[in-house]
Amino acid sequence: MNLQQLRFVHEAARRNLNLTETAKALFTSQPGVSKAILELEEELGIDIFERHGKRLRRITEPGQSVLRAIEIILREVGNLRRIGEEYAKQDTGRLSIATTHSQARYVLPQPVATLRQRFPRVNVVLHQGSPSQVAQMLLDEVADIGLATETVSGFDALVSIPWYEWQHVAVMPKAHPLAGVERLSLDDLAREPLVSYHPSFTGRTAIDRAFATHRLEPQFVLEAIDADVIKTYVRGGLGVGLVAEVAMREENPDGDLAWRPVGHLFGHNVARVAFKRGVMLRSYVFAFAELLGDRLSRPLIERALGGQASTAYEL
Amino acid sequence: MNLQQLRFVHEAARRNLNLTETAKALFTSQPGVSKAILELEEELGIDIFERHGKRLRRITEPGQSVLRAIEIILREVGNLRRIGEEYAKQDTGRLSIATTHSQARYVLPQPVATLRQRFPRVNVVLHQGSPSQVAQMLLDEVADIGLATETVSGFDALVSIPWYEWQHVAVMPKAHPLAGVERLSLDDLAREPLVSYHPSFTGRTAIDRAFATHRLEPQFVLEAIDADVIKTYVRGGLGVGLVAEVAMREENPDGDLAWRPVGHLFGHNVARVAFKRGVMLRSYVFAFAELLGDRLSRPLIERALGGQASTAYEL
DNA sequence: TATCCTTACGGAATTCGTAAGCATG
DNA sequence: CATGCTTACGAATTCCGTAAGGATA
Repeated sequence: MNLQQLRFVHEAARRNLNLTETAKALFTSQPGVSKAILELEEELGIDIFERHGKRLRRITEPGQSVLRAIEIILREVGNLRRIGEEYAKQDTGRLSIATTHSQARYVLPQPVATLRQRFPRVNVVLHQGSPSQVAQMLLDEVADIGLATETVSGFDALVSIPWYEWQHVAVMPKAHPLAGVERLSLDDLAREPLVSYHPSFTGRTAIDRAFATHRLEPQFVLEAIDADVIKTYVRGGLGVGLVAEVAMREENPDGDLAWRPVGHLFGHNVARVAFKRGVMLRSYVFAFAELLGDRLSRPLIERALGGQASTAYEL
Repeated sequence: MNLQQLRFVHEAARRNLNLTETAKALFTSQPGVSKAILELEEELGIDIFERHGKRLRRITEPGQSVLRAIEIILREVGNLRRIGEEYAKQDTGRLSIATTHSQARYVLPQPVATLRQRFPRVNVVLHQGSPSQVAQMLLDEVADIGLATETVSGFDALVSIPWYEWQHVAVMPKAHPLAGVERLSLDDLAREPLVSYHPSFTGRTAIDRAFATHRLEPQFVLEAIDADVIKTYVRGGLGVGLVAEVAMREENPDGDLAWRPVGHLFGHNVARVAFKRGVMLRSYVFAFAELLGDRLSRPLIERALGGQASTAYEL
């Protein structure tokens, strides 16, 4: 048994059992991958993959267990590398953040700038995506830290910690009739053409739920994945926008857009910070989390991550 | 990086940083071990061991972290092997039990016999030792299951589950004056020469504590690690024996020994079944646990072992 | 001086790539 | 017939053992 065999099996499982792709992804030859996997199966005495003729069809039952163990092993191999870097190249490295547009565009600039000042030798990589892509990037260990409002809870392998609470705001041109209404109602909004996030995104679920509960069928004339795009179309008169409040905070009050909070209609959302269980975090990841909010202290995160049941069950 | 390097580091840490011994234990050459470790350190960019001239003096701080990761990796490599055997050689294998004399001699014969009937191809290995040796055998993954009254709780890496409650009994020749006393007192016993377990053993702690609390200083004329030895000396008139009640259950009532329960003096003890966290258990280990007591069902054990904190921390 | 780690070096074993074979959809 | 896994084989690399060197207690 060797680590290479484990990497091959792991990658093959992630790549729909296609060994050709697996070989490419790991920069090696396809026959090498095939042989290595066969040898591991031989050594363990079981089939990890069920074969149909010369194709891999699916993962066997023992294969499932094998994959779980391999996942842990490779995670810890990654941790060994991280340990090396943490001590050998203190305050040098890469902070990989998976996040949605709202955070990347409106919330992160400040803390990222501060982090860069404190850790000039740490490069920051922003990965933007939908909440479920954020979760996937954490699971794949592509990102160290994930920031999003949905989906980051709901995976056993992930731990998520509440970060801040936010509500939606309705945005419209200052000349719009609704711009003068202090407290908007669901009916007000349902009558307007709406511009908001794509359903896979930040809090859109909450919006749909609210309308559905009141049996209203609003017309979404445009769905986008980011608030800048939405605001642009609102300016163009396409309709009333529904965006996260952070997207308006920096907006010039003398500008051309008016906005009203609508948390009373769609409820309040909780943005969360997420990590993958078992993956070692470099010290600057903790530092960055603290920059996101005082509450996100290192001990809190370690407690959340290190969850283990009590040692002894009592009678 | 390869698994061999990790094995060497792991073993070296367990063998007082002596690479010569490490090499012997792993059936390889000493220079090979040395080189492999140096190469791993080189690759990770850190020193795992602090060297003084040409000797390893101690484990560095990053080395501590490295060892934790290695421990997990090697544990899972062991699990991979176990998975292979579980599926390839169903109901064939080895059940390794670490236990104290009392259990091995008086409690286990029945369940072990039943297990052998149900799993004729599973060989049973009994490792006898003190409670702390039992714990160590679990930690070293020499034993799959540990049975003892003390010390098996108190290690983070171990999970222990209550098995049965027991009390001590005082044993004496039938002709002994105390044989007629229905309810013995601490004073009664403190006046007699006593024969009992060695301090490292089964429940002896409770005995010492009880006497100490009442400021009594009993005379232990003989300390042994097993009840058979103790009973033999009691027969020989050396003194009154204090043993676990299981040791007397099978004693012929028409024999030469009388005994009285003394739980009211020394309290009640709890024998526990213990496992090492993260180590996969073959199906027959669960079967054996159920033979030890109905309460020790597979789901209960899995719940105890699989302890993970909740995924999300709430505000 | 005995123990014990590191360096040096050569043979053995393993790994890994290319080329060819063959099954599936 | 295009895709994709397995087998075959040879070159390159890695592994691992013995022998020698040097430091500590």
